[in-house]
Amino acid sequence: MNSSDIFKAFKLKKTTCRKAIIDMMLKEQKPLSEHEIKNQLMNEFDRTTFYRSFKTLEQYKVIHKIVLDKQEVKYALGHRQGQHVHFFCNSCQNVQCIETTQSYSFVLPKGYTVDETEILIKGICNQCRLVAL
Amino acid sequence: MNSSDIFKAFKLKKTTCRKAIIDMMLKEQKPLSEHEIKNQLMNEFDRTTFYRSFKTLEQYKVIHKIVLDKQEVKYALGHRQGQHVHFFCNSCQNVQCIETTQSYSFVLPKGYTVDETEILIKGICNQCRLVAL
DNA sequence: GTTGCATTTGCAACAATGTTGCAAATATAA
DNA sequence: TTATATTTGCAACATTGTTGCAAATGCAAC
Repeated sequence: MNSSDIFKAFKLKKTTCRKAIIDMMLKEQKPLSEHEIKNQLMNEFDRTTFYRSFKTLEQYKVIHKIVLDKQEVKYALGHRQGQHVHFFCNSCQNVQCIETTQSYSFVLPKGYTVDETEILIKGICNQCRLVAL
Repeated sequence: MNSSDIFKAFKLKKTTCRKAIIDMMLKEQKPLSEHEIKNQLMNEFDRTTFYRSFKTLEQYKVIHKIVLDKQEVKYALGHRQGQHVHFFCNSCQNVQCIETTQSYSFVLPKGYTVDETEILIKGICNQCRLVAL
């Protein structure tokens, strides 16, 4: 999977700035914040260009948002589907999309209906736990 | 429950700006975003003062954050405890803290441990559902 | 009530962040 | 290679948030 495939799949022009964003996300293999990406690309591109490219990728759902605590928002490639579980490691601060076939249901007041569920779990990932031992 | 009780309980000075924030939250009886509160109080107080007062209330956990999608963050009085479920109504855009005795557990990869869970459910609240009928 | 003191407030100046219009550059399809 | 719609970079601007500091305020002790 490279950026060209993505641009074809979404029928988007492969511009240098968009490509730089996608490439960085493909390379890092973990959700990144807009800032993390922006700071890397600030030398290469104009602020305006970055904002516009990033917004486009979000609009077309090439990337999806993961909302964490403390104003921190990360982005991952692909689009969210159905019930989505994200894991935030309090130690390494990394975020993961947890794939699960499990479907969770919640107790709600009478008459409430559910469209979408977002679950954020904070804890310690296996790698950090092993390091701590 | 009035603002004076809150200031006593948290051993915070009852300043005019802090009081205005608390009073607004008590009156509205639903989580509000920092913007919603700020805009209301902009005429009355300096921007700086508002930011500082708001930050203090958050620091002392007089209010707690509810992170929604699209950069939208709301705040509710009181502090979050244990597993917390928030409900966002896609129709009226209001947020509620759902009180539940239920404890939910999630399937995670091997070795992962959980500290805290944040659950955001988006759907239609009972009131909006009834209106739609 | 008055006083004293730590805290908070408002202001000015500034820094950072994001937005808009527009001309030049670029991507893609013909 | 050309034509055309889209994207880019720039300048100017708007908004948002931060800092230092003097004046005002809250509150506790008297």
